[in-house]
Amino acid sequence: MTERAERRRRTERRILEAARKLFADLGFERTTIRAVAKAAEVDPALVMQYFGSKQDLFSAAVTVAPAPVAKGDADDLVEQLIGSLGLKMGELPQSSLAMMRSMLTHPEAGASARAVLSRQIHQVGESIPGDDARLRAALMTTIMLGVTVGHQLLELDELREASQADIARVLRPALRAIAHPQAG
Amino acid sequence: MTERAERRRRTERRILEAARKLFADLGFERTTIRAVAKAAEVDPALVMQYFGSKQDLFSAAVTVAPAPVAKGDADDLVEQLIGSLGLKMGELPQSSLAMMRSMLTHPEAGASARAVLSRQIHQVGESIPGDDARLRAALMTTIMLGVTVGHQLLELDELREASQADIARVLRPALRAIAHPQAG
DNA sequence: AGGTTGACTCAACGAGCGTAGAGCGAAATG
DNA sequence: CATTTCGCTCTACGCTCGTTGAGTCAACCT
Repeated sequence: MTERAERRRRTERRILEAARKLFADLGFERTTIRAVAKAAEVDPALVMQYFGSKQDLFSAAVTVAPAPVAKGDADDLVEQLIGSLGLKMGELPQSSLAMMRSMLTHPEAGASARAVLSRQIHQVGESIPGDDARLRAALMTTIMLGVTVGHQLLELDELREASQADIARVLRPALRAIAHPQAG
Repeated sequence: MTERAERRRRTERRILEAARKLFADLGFERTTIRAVAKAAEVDPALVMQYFGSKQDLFSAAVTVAPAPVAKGDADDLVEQLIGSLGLKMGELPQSSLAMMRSMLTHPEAGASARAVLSRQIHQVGESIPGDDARLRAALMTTIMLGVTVGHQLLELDELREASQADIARVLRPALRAIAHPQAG
């Protein structure tokens, strides 16, 4: 690779990282192209030149966490969901936080969030028994959403204080109660 | 009351209702004073004159749902939480939705949401046994948050399709599993 | 009836935003 | 070495926003 191409890639990556951090921290509206450019030590016009528009930059910076659900029984599924809380690595990728941060106020981020959640609901629904598996899957997914929002975005002290193991221990029976349709 | 004062109150109320709807639908950033004024059939300057600033209008339009937790045992608490989903009346008040819509992207709304949630966590924590009541209360509260966000703000089809009774039926055992510390 | 209050509008300012086009200077190419 | 390419910056346009101060007219007071 030529020096120019390499330099360009580095600059592009720097812009993307700055964009991800700002989008994740502030959301789409409060993040300005100028602030991204400043954080990446670059001229605002360059950001436009590389990514086309602010919206395109957002789309490039934000990636959806595929949240693959491997096959297994209902209890395996619960463990996967708990593991996907991202508490293990200390943090979810900035790109996912960026999408979540804006999902309530930016239309495209909202649509993206709905798509990701719907897919996860569908996958979870196929892994649990019962004729209302779809509703159960939706509730399990939104439960994970709520815990993630409270922990990562609202940064509630009561959750931040707790260890991953403690959260998993308390959450596990709740998710299992939903995953297993009660007898009767 | 004089005709002037009555007229003023009506106008002020019209502005507040328009503001609540727009804040609830679009969030703080995407809601403009001009749009609020137009919806209230009023000049934008009047909105400023009555409420001081956009931020003050937001503060006036958004009220926090006190979510009072009456005394009772853990199972009563679970029923209260489920009831507070606001699915019964068909919808939560616009003022609460407005705060939730902006809580991830607007600093003041975020602080407000944290305050409300912390208070609810504290109240819930006092109604359930166990030495980790605080964590359990936090998770019960964030679970309700997640379901509300998914249902009311993201408007997930999988939840919209379900009846309040179905959601309550599936959610109840999960909340009870957290409310009752498992033996051992 | 005349003067005062106050609800409300009009017009405009200043700031910050996303965005566009011309230009520069170093790397690539022959 | 001459020329082209291209990563990058500079400057500025046009727009929308929150916000302001002067002005208007009907309701109120005496």
